[in-house]
Amino acid sequence: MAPTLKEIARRSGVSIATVSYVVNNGPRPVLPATRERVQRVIDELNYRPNAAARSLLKKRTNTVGVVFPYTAGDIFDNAYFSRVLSGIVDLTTVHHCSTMLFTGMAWEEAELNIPQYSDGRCDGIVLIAPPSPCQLIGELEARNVPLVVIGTRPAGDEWSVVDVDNVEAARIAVGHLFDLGHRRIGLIGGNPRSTSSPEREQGYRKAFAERGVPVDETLVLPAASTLDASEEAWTRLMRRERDRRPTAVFGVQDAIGELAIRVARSLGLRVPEDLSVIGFDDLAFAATLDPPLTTVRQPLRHIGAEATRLLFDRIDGKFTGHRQVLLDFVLVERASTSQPPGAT
Amino acid sequence: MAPTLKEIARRSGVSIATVSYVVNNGPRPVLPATRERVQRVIDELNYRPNAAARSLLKKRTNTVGVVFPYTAGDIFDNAYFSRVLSGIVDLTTVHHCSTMLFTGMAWEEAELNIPQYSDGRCDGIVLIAPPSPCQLIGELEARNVPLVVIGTRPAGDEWSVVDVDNVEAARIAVGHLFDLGHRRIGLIGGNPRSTSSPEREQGYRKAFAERGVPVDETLVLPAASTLDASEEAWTRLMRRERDRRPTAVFGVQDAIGELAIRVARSLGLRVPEDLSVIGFDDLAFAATLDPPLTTVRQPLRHIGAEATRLLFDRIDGKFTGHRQVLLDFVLVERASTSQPPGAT
DNA sequence: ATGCCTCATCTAAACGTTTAGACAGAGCGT
DNA sequence: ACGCTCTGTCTAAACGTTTAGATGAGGCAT
Repeated sequence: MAPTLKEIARRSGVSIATVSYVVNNGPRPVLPATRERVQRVIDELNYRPNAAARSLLKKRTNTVGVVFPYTAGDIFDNAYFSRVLSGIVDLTTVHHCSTMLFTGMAWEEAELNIPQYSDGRCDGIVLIAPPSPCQLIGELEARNVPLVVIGTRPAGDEWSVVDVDNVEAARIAVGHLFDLGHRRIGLIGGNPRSTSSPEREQGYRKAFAERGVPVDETLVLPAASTLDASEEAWTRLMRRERDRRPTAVFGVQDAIGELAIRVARSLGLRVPEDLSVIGFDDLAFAATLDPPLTTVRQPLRHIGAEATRLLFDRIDGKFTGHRQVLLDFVLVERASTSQPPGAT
Repeated sequence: MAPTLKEIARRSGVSIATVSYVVNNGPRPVLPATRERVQRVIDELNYRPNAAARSLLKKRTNTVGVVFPYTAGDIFDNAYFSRVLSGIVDLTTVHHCSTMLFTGMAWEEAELNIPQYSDGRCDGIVLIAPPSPCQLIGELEARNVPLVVIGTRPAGDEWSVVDVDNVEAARIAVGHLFDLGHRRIGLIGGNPRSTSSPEREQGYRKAFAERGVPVDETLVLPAASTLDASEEAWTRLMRRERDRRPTAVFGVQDAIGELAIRVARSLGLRVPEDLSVIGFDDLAFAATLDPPLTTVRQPLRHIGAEATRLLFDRIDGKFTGHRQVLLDFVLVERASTSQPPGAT
């Protein structure tokens, strides 16, 4: 159906090689007269070189794969994914490449689909926030598929990663609560399979340590498997009498900050007068909460773009092995934090 | 690097054809003993058939392209796109296909990139809400690329489309305002390059016509190129004295409904007591506006899924020519609408 | 005229699959 | 013993490109 090189060659009375030279502007010179004659036929038949044939030969597809499994609901309700993807698309477009989406399944299923990722359909893969440990990473690395991971850092140097420094960001966030005068600062963990949650807890502890204040372990709620479980545990904590309950809380994700606000409200407490709340990520909804949530802004779009840049460098052989890139975060102060109750 | 059929064949002492039969479970039988011997080598070397070579031969890539150009900012801030895409991904995943994203550029640029869409990289294309007229559609149809358009209906039968019945939906929405007792009902148009905006205006007029009420043309604001322009025009209208200004308004998109609420507020008017507002789309933010916006819900995710189903049918040759699918909408009543002021 | 270089073009192999057709051996009825 | 059908496997062509090497025609210095 679609015209091929051969057809163009036949119609313009040259060999397919010459047509190829015209199409690609090289690598050999073509006589202007010939070029024009061939080009006319190309235009006439609306010829486009076939992508599959090309990549078969060049071993390059000009396609970047993005893997972000999810279990249920609208993927793109997940603002984290959306913004990161946005950054990825920006950069692939700049490189005249396309973006291939592998999503719409759970991680377990994604791991079964490894063939898809490593059958030469893509030149490389960006993996968004995989759980840790993640079999998929190992398999891709083993098959030597160029890979950059976002948001999940290895213990050592097992893969390339782009992320913010979660420990440091959490340290700053909790430090900010200290600076406001808080001492009974709680922590609510997030997804137990992510690496960022424990990293943020580590930053929380660091903030205490550098001030010589011991952590009150009863105020630290570990990562729970569901938000509901966290909500229940936190509610119990907030039911303590006034001088024993936390005056501030660090939720390791914005959704957890929102949860803390909701709990406070349901107990008749005011935010920030009775409880200061700080979140993490600065997704779009954080600014529209009531009160607007103080949070750590991750440059998500930039993270996506940077991961893609790294991936292209890896694909182009500009480096081998692994690289780790940590991007800057910003503490965004909004109305959900203030001095603790009873401060002058 | 990666092992090939040939390598597997060599190592297991059979021909590449036999290996192929093993890999694909057919189309010819293989002796169990042979099969097992070959399979062992395959597993050992972690062999995966090369996608490019396969699609070169089969003329099938198992990939669906999604085109949604945008001009600036985060694409995925666009909730419309996000939800539709979500539906598309759902269905391609079910079909064991992947989704290729063509976005991150403006329409003008997208039209220049036609090669990308029609060089056999994808088996078909879903085009999301293109402007009308749209050169890209013509080119793709001319090159016989399977195509389904979302949200932009042709005058006749020039392309396949999935959408809601905008005329009918608008008629119901405006009819609802009539039923509440409103008569001075304004309309604010949307993007002038979309087909849905004029369709919704048509439904607005139909609601008037079937009640024998003439449309007050001074209350109809045509589609403007910027939201600011609409805002200004609408503000002028709302500055009229009480018994001449509209008591209700139909904004052809949620963002326009939001605008109407904002204008009312800035003029010291209450919604819905002084002005009822109705929007269109029911994007996520509509429910969280103050007051929550009454609007027409489009089943966006379903639209995406349905378009993809149609595309697969077209690709599989289950039909030729074009099809039009109109999906059901729902009028979602929230707090932004009520009886007009002065009603008993 | 000869040899040599350059330039434009052509020929043909290669990329990694799928699959139609050829082929050989086994089983079976006569 | 012969021919026939099956069955399992092999050979080789084809898909549509890119590109290294061969070829041949001029131009130029000798």
